[in-house]
Amino acid sequence: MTELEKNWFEEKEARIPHNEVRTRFAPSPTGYMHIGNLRTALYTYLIARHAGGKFILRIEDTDQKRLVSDAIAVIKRTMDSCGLDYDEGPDVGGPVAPYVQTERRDYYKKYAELLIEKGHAYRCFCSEERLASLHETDANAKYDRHCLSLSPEEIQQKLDAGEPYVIRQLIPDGSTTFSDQVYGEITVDNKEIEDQILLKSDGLPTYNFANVIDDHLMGITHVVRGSEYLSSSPKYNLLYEAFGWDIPEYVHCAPVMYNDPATGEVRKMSKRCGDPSYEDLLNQGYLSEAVVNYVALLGWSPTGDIAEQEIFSKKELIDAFDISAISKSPSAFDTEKLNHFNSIYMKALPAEEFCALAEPFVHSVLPGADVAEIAALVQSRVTVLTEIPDMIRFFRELPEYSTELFCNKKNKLDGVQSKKILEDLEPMLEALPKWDAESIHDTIYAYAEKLAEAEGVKLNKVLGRVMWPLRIAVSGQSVTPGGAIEICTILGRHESIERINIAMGKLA
RNA sequence: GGCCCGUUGGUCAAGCGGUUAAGACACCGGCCUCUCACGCCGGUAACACCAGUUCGAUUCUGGUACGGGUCACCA
Repeated sequence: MTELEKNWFEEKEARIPHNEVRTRFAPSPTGYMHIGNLRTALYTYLIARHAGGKFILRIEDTDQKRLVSDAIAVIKRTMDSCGLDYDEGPDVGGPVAPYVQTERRDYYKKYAELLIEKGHAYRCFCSEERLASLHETDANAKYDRHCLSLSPEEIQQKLDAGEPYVIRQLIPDGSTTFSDQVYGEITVDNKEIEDQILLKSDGLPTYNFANVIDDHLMGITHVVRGSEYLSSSPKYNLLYEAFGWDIPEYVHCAPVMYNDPATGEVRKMSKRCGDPSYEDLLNQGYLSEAVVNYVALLGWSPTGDIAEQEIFSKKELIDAFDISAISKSPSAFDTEKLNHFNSIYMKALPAEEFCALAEPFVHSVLPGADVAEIAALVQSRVTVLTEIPDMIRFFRELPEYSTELFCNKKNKLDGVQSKKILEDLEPMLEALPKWDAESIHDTIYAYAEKLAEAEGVKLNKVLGRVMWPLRIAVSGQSVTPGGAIEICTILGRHESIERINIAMGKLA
């Protein structure tokens, strides 16, 4: 190693921050946030924030075939939207920049070569055809170390001839034990591990290698990732040991399954099966906070005196989050339960805020409507914003309906009685000097009271019998946001009376 | 197939050797109510199986079954 090279390594090492918890979210730039990714990102974030440490965004774009052009912007937007603010990253910089792997390509090459010098890696000139033929004879075959026996002269000769090569990790004999914060200690026989490729023939690192280099150089203390990486963790340890570096804490998270409401099938959540992504959920009318809250509880649960709490603000999540309470077993994303969380968040929204969110949905059906008025009716009954249009469509247009709706056994109603009530009500309403909720209310109650008196029963015994036919007449459906009075108020006198007349006609 | 991991009601899950085995969603009743909803009250429902350790296993150990992951010049 030349003096110059030595200085280069020393400078990189000197930049590594110590004495703080540092975690990183390291997505591939596909521009798409799986629910599993979101959860990993969230846990990674919470670990850092809980410890008062740093949360870092790193872009893993070493796979040239899958590059997406404005991926960083997409990822940044998603992180923003989820409330996952990061301290260091591609656009904000930081002490261990750059934060994009393709901008660090010379790092990996230098460290791979350092590993060769240390005797823990070697160049491999085998063609892809040769490797493929190895697998043809035995599908489970590991690399046969064909190039390990190359003499220095042979290697130099091939290098001079410009032959492409990869750099492979030399896995030692014995066994490797690693420790995971979620799964505990796991030991594997090194015979199970292949001399994996560290540096590809295009000069870029493989994921496993880039991760170790970057995590070390960025001072990452907790490596949080999906449990699909559990099997490759021994390789990581071997790499850290080969360099003589400290091994970070591992936090592996079990996958998120999907409970398909259509088929009842439970499978790993995936885009290919059409399972919703974070953005899909937002488009379906879910609130970001509700999704984040729900996802946090998918594989983690609070302990101690808040063990029964389910609604958490981001701040509360940060305070409560504890690695040891992460679950080992996969959990299923359940849309029903998310609905429950979402409706809680909907109800908790300040009226103005809910109005603002509901506006496009209200106006899509009722262009000129008073959003506040409609929103007030809808807020407590909506689980997802996108159901608003169907809920309020009857205001614009009286739906086709059957006179069956006028029959209601709880209120002892049939068509004949309903018709009678509407006939009584119609002239009173039409004659009202002022059309507002109060006047309508008073008129109807006065009528109901008279009825009750005539029958010698309490008011509430007849109230339902009066309200039911009116509500059906003005809405044309059995389930409505709001009661008869509220609906009449919004519809206005003309439309209300007309609908009552239509109903009487139907009942004739 | 080899290796690794997991398994408490339909779902999310608490539990960390002795419990009437929490709680939440969904579901079913009831109350409230100008409908539905909200809210409130109540109910149905679980430790995969078999051995072992132990005075005692949901909890510890081993095996079986089932499920997941991994075995790429993808991450």
